[in-house]
Amino acid sequence: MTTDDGPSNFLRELIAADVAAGKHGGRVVTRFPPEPNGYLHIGHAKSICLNFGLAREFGGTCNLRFDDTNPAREEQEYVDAIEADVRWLGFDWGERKYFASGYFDQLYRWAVQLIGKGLAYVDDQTTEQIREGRGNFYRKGTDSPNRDRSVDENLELFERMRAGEFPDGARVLRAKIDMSHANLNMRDPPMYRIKRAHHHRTGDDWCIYPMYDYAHGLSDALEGVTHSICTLEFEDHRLLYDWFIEALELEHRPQQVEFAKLNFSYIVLSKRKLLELVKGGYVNGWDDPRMPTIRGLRRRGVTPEAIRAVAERTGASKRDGRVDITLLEHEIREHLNATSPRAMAVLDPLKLVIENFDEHAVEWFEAPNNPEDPAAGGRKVPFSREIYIERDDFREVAPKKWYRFAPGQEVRLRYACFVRCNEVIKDAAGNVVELRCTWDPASRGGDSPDGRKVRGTSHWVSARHAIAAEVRLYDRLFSEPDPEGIDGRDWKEFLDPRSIRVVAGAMLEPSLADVPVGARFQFERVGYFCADDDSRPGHPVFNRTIGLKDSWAKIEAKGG
RNA sequence: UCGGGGAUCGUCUAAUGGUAGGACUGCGGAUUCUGGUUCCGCAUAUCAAGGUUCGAAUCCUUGUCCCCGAACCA
Repeated sequence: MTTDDGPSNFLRELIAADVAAGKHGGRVVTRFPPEPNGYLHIGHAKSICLNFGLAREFGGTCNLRFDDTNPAREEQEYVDAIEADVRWLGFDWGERKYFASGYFDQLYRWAVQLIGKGLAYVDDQTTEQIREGRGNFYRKGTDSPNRDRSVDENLELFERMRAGEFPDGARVLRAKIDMSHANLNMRDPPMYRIKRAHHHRTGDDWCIYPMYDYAHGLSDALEGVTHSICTLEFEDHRLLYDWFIEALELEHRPQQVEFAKLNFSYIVLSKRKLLELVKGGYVNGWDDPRMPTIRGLRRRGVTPEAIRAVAERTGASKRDGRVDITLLEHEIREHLNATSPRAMAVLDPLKLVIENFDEHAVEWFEAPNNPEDPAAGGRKVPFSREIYIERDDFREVAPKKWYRFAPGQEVRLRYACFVRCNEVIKDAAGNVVELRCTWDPASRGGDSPDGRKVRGTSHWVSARHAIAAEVRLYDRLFSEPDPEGIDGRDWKEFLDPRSIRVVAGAMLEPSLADVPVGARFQFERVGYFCADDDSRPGHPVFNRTIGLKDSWAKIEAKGG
């Protein structure tokens, strides 16, 4: 089955079947449940697209719920950043912003209820003793000596835990399930721990906090979530997820469904490694344009449309894999090609003097803003006797199939005219410093009335009108597709120093002088660029989002 | 030695007993005032071995390989 929303996948089919069967009254409610302890990255984007996308597709709703049950690592700053990132991606949770911490009272009452049913108990053992008692994959666990405490004693102890009568870590509330269960999550998992830490929302109201396994499913139930979509590593937890809901005899039963998280070649996504990149100074912060964070991608110039397209194209399944980064790159180009205004910018300027062009004259040539989009209009670009062209567009000795500048070869200056290179000027060291050319005034506008063809077209900037700019050329952060998977080598060894190259003296056409931060352009024949936060009036800084495909580079690389 | 998942082109993903399809990548070619875009074409896959069936990626059996799990993290 294929729809406008993309190809079929097991989540879509499962939800469609539930809706068709009238489960939950045919309603669909999902949620995106980040822990506010870090910045969102492209892996989260996948989950966001899935949860919000599926809800929208089935006429349901998606909640934004912060899973803030561990005050030691969560902060308001992250809540704000996450909200901004989800919005930027194009999703809206309406009034449905929730916090697990908003359910602390209810969760506490339910815990008391479970104690009353003999399904939870307070354990005085140390962390080490509990770990020891849990056993391991091959050895069954053993019951805690506190396992058979009376309901009354448990009630009293739990109340005193809440009241702050015991030091941190002294006791935990445990679900009473089965210490010999093959699934370790079922061996009397902790529900509450004592932890005196200031919570970003509840302040110092609590000194006990619920664990993920206890809080998550019940929060889902409270919100009427129908499909609780999470990643594969929680498959083992589903049994526990269901157990709490069952034990409390809750009427609404959300269903946990797991999918394989999104990962890419040439990228690392683990929170720990991302943090290491930032803390270790390997990148310039969480919003470094080489980071796979939403903020990094945004600063790089990537569009939310491209990210959503990747999420859609990669579907959903239970096989863990690694998507080829070229798919992301393709979607970025795809969207930017359709939407970016064009401009001319010379990254590595080589002066070109048109000897038969009046020294004081200026011609203004009309250039379309986007050949892909006539509605984008056009602009005038100034042309004068001295211009800059890309140094790499000139070869003193033309290789085979070389259409660009070379002695005696005629080339088109885009939207301007034909010029022919007559002479190459070098400095004492033999470096080419200037090209002397003549133009054909009849080719004004870019075509010759006699119909003669030129194969090469180059971009250019009038020297007198050029704006100097800094351009940051970003590339893949790693030199290896799987930096984490190379035998016996640290992933940081594959950080690619060429992932950023700063060009100080780029020359831009004057229309680019004062462009708002975040504005995206295609620099013709070069790539897609985005005005960086560091731009100053009259002195823009541009980030390269992604280069244009370069088939000449391929020909040349093949030894042509 | 345990439990839970998963194996389809190089990569991601469809096909739910009836022609193994799509996308990205790669390689050709056409068009082009971006060696871009667009268009056309080519190449490449069912983990293995048995079995059931007129017919198997799909069902059965036996293997093999990969991922996750032993926080008072989420």
